Parts: sequence; C-alpha cells; structure tokens
Amino acid sequence: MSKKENILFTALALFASKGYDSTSTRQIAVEASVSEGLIFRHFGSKEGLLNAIIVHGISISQSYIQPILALNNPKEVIKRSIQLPLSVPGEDHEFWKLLYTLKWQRSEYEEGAFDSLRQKLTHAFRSLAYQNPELEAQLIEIYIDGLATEILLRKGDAQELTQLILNKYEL
Amino acid sequence: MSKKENILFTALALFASKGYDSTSTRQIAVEASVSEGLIFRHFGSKEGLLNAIIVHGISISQSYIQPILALNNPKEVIKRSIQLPLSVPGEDHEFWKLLYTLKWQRSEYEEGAFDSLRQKLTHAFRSLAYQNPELEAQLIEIYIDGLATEILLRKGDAQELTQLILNKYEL
DNA sequence: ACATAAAGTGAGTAATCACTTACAAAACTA
DNA sequence: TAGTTTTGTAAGTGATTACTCACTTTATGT
Repeated sequence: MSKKENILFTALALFASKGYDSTSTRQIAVEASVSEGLIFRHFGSKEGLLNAIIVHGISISQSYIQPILALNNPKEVIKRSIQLPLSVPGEDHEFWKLLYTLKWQRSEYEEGAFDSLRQKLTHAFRSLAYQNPELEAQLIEIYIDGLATEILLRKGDAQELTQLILNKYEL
Repeated sequence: MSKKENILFTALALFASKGYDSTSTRQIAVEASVSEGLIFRHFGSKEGLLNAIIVHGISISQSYIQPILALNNPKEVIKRSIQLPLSVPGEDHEFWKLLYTLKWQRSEYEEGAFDSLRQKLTHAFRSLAYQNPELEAQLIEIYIDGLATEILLRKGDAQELTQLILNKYEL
C-alpha cells in the first residue's frame, strides 16, 4: 500500500469513528506514519482528502448497485434492494458510516449514490401495477436506510428484520 | 428570555445547522450577544452546554410521546406512532436534526427517547396477534426515522408517504 | 440599607488548528 | 549518468480553539 493510499484509509477510519471536524490532519499523519505535509501534497486540503475518500467509496459502491440495475425481474429488483444492507461487506462499513454521518451535517453530500436505484425500483413497482410506484420506491429507500442504521450503528442482527420486510412484499 | 436561555437556543440553532464540532463557543457568544465567559459560567463547558440542550429537548419530546403511551386501542397506538414525525411542531425541528446528527457521531446520545414508545408498540402488535411483535415495533421505528429524515433533511412532503405506510397497516 | 450571592464582562491563556515553505531523497527519463 | 519530476519531510506560519481569571454589575434576603 502506497503512502497515499495509507493516508486515505487512515483518514477514512478516523473520520468514520470520530467525525470529520474533530479529526485533525495532525492525527491522520501520525496514525498513517507520514508527515503532515504529505497529506496536503497529495490532496491539497483536508476537504480535498474527504472528497477523495467519497469518490473512492462511491466507485466501490457501484459494484453492488450495478448488478441490481441489470436485473429484469421486478420482484428480484425489490428483493435484492432490501437485501442490500446485509450484502455490503464489512470492510465497506466505515465508508458508509461516514457517508450517513455527512448526510446529516453537509447537505452537499446528500447521497446521489442511490438515484439510479430509485429509478429502477420505481419501474419495478410500476410493472407490478402498484398504485404509487414513486412512493413505494421511496419506502424501499427508507428500509435500506433503516437496515443500514441497524447494522452500522446498533450493530444488531438485521437478518430477521430483513426477512420481515421481505415477507411484507411476499418475496 | 434570559441570557441563559438565549445562549441555549442560539447554540441549538448553530449546532443543528453547522454541527457541534465546527461551532465555536466564540460564535455562540457573539450570536447570542453575551460574553463568551458567560457560557462557561452557566454550563461549565461546551460539552455541558450540549448536554443542557439535549436534556431540555428530551423533556419537550415527552409532550408528544406521552399521549401515545396513554392510549388503549392498539391500532391507534400504531397509527399515532407513524404520524409522529408529521405531528412534531416546526419549532422542534432543529433539536431533532441535532439529535439525529449526534446519533451518528456520538454513541452516548443513542436516543433512549423512544424506548418507552417501542415497548408500547410491541404490546400493541402482540395484542393484535402479530407473529413477531418486537420486530414489528422495530419496523415502526424505522418508519419514524425515515419520515423524520424526509422532513428534517430533504424537507419533502411526508404526508403522502405517511399515508402510504398507514395503508399498509390498514389504518 | 447593607451584606452576600448570582450574573455578566473583557482580556487574557496555552494548545491546537489547517496549511505553507524550503529543502532533501527517490524515482523516472533521456 | 545527468536532468527533471515526483514523493517526502521538518519546522515553521498566523489564526482559532475551549476555557480561565480578575473584576464589575445586578439581584436578593434580612
């Protein structure tokens, strides 16, 4: 792992656990065993470092959103969407915790990561003749956020909860 | 309004909009038109100020949770719980935004405000002979969080969404 | 009226903040 | 191998941070 990557992952871990604002560039440098100056050489600013983390994380996320977009069976789309939080690998949890944190304090990071998925879900519900496909898709997003919260924050077992939701859609 | 209250509400507004960490005690003092020292006279520390805000907010929250706890009809309990986010007055929105933000970056503030409501909901679902009352109650909490997010963050119209959820329970 | 306490101020404090700069080592290119 | 770019560091910078302290003003109780 290059020093640049090292900075990126150390910063991600710190931002996710203590928050962006209360993590100092000094601390990142110490923890990553690099000089503080190197952070600014590679990323320009603390904000630039955050951006790099987001960009990297979003691109990783596409790897488990893309397969759902490729599905044809609408019921399968809904099922896989609800199962999404459970299917996110543990190594990506830090990133998602950071993203959910930022969502509440930085409007600019209001996740557009799910935009395409919502459209796909709307289509799925429409083809299943649901009365209000847009709202139904929005509801699935609420399930995803709720399950993600359960997993990332309360570290609970979201398996039963996922199953309960799937049952409501007879999936 | 006393200067003490003035500090409390200005701090709430700033914490909610910019976040706790990136709001300085200096800024609070200026905005509230008091000396910075007064903040520490009254609240001891910045953290103490945050605690005072939380305590005050939680006590206000009881005013709209308590009526639900007093209900007898289980269906009514569920209905009113789902309608909870819509029924929170606009003046309390700042506090709830702050609380949701803290939830993601300060584990100590993992809201116990809803503990009694969850118990009540579990009872309600049990008396309605649902197979898994605990999980069903947890799901209602997810709806509440989702609707609150819609209202507090996206400032969307949660009315339709609330109705959709109510329909799912035939309420 | 007078003593005690509570409320309030303004100018400090050391520490920490994000960031810069001058310079050296390493890597790459010819 | 010589020249250039990239990667890296150590020691700073001024600004800002939460918090303190010596002091004055206002309120309160008898």
